[in-house]
Formats: sequence, structure tokens, C-alpha cells
Amino acid sequence: MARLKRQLAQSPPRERILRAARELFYRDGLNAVSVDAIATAADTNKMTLYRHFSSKDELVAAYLSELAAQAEALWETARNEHPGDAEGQLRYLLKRVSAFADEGSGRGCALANAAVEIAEPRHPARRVIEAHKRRQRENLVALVREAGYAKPEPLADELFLLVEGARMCLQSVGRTGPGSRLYALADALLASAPKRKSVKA
Amino acid sequence: MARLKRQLAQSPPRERILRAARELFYRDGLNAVSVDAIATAADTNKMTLYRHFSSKDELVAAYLSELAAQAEALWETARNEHPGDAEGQLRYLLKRVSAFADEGSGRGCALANAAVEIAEPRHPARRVIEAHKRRQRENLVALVREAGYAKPEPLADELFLLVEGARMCLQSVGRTGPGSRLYALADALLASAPKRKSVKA
DNA sequence: CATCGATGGTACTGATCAGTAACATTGCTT
DNA sequence: AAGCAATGTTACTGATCAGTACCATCGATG
Repeated sequence: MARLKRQLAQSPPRERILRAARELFYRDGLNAVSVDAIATAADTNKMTLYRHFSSKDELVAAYLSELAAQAEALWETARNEHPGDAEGQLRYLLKRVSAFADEGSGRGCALANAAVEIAEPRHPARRVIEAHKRRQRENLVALVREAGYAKPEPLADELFLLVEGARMCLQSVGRTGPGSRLYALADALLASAPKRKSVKA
Repeated sequence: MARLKRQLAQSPPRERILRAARELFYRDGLNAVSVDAIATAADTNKMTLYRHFSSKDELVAAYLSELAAQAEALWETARNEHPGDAEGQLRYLLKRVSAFADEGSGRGCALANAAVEIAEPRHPARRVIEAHKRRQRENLVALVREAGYAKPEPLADELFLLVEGARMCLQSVGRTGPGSRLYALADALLASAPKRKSVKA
């Protein structure tokens, strides 16, 4: 019974800590959240936290790694939702990001925010951030190419910048700014982009 | 003589403080820089700083206001450089931003960064940031319209997001990312955008 | 010279925070 | 029941930092 309760309401402390970290770090920023606040929000204490993460920096890195993995799983989802349809996958992803920008908390991309907050080039989180963004861009280029557009790299870069810019705008201009029109803008971009002349095998 | 030296090497403390704040706040982030560090870098002390700025938050707001004013002065420069030539002004501005993205410190837009670092919606700096970004967008829409493009608002929004995204990318993906191709991408966007059929009075 | 305002310097308060030590407790396994 | 590993609890250290009190100094002005 106590076991059941633990099973349901209390996952292992490491998970609870990461869940709390996600909420607080994202909402308030990395610097504004103390280790103690996370431990308390995770219904545990600082000691247990430090038994799972050797420092706050490592907790931050773990938090960002988790987010990156989750974001990258979205590509898999897109493939499953629109198998064999690169254009459909592309639009699915853009819609998802766009919806997130609309309904989200207005705090933009957690990875990008972390990059802003962490000025030190040596911080362990920087590797995570940079690697993630690079993979995202590579995936995007590949998908745009697969969808048959004539110049996949510039087009993918434009889409990439639109997405990054939109998420950033939410924080500076607010929800009413151009960030809220992300999908429409991306759609217009795709519509006017020329496709390769039928190359399909 | 002492007066001359003061005139040359030592501007009034308020200016020195703002100059130091610009360097340190931009390079290391708002939270990472102490008031003391700024005072020392400004060759003065905390007391004098607090005689000119009632709190660190106000210093931050002043720092951002100064940057915003400086950024907005760029529109004036564009008008002077290409009088009566909206298209030329537009491209001049895009080139300037693009060059900044290339040669800059890789820390992106100070105003946007501040918005990331300041999560509290009540912070005095948020008004500065939001107002600035709004004006920038309005100016951009007006300029794109003046340049004769058929659908000025969406085009201006796309450009706006490209610029914001590029500056953000410098921090997350680094200098080699798509942020470094800002002008080429914006140029392609403008080239493929239809113009209004001659309407000029 | 006297005065006054602005500035410099020092030392402090109070608060927050990362990280640790030492001990108590719980729950599972044998 | 005994033992063990993970977790909870409390209290602490050392450091940093925003903001202030108090006094010294300097430069201009009368």
C-alpha cells in the first residue's frame, strides 16, 4: 500500500528532481532557481539531490539533455505520423513548433535560453546545447532535401532561423508579435520555394 | 592639468558606469555581473554607482535603454545613407545586422538576452525591451511597405524573425551555424518577394 | 579662506546560495 | 529479526552579493 502510493505519487527521487528542474528552470531561468528550491519542489531535499547530481551544473546539463532527447524524439513521431511523406513530416513538425509557440508559456526554447544564461564557454551544458542544435539543423536539411526542394540548405536555414526567431520573439515582443505567425510564414516560404524536377528513382 | 586629464581619461562617473555596464552585462550576462564589478571596471565604487542608479535593476534598465536608443539611431543613419531609397535603406540595415552577427562576440542581441535572463514580468527592463522590439518591427514594416513590396507585413515579419533567429543561433549553434548566412537568406527572401504594381503617386 | 556638492573609500548588514557533515529513518532483502 | 542501501532531516561552512552608513577628499564657487 505504501508501496503503491510511492509507485503512483512518488516516482524515484531522480525523476522527481528532473521533473521539478524542468518546471522551475524553464519558468524562472537557471540562475534564478536554487538547488534547494528544486529539491523542495521535488518533494525531497538537497542531500538526496546531491547524491544523484554532483553539482548544480550537472543537474542543468542533465535537464538540458533530457529536453534535447525529447525534442529529437519528435522527428521519430513525425516519421510515424506521415510515413514516406517528407513534406507531410516537415509540415507536421512546423505545426508542432508553431503550436508550442502559441500555447506555450512564452519562455521560448529552453536550450536557447540556457545558452543565453550560460556565458562561460566551458560549462558542461554548452556541449549539450550546441550538439542538439546542430543535429536539429542537419535533420532539417535532410528532411527538406527529401521533400524535393531545389535548394535544401538555404531553405532549411531559413526555416531554422524562422523557428529560432519566433521562439525568441515570444520573450521580447510578447505573444502578439510576429512569433505567433510562425506557421503561416513558414508555409509561405515553402509555397514559394521551387522543387527539384522529378528525380524520384 | 588635472582637469584636462579628467576631461580626457575620465568622463563623469555616470558615463563610465554605463560604459562598464555595457561591456560586462553584455559579455557575461546580467546575473553574472555584480554591481561591485561594474563600479570597479568603471574606475569608481559602489557608493557612487548607487548615487546615480537607485538599484541594480535600474542600472540594467538604463543600460538597455541606451542600447535601444543606439539601435534606433541606425534607422536614421540608413535614411541618410540612402535618402529616398527605401530598398537601399532596407538592405543597408540588413547588411549592418548581418555584419554584426559575423564579427560580433557571438552573444547576440543584448535586449533579447536580457529578456531571457529576466523572467519576472514586473522588472522595469521588460517595458524597455518590449517597446523597443515593437518599434523595430513597426519601422521594418513601414520600410518594407515603402520599398514597394506587395505584402509588407508578412515579409517584414519574416525578415524580423530571420534577424532574431540569426542572433540567437550565434549563441546556441555557434558562429558556423545558419546565423552567419543572414544576409544571403534575407536577400533571397527579398528577391523572391513580389512587388506592388507601380503605385507611386 | 570657507563652504558645499560630488566623489572616493571602507566597512558593515542581511540575505541567499552551493555544497557538506553527521545522524535518523525507511524499506527491502535474506 | 538483522542488515543494508537509499532516502530524509538538520545544521552548518564559506562565499557572494545588493544595498547602506559613515567619514574622508577634492574641486569649484562665493
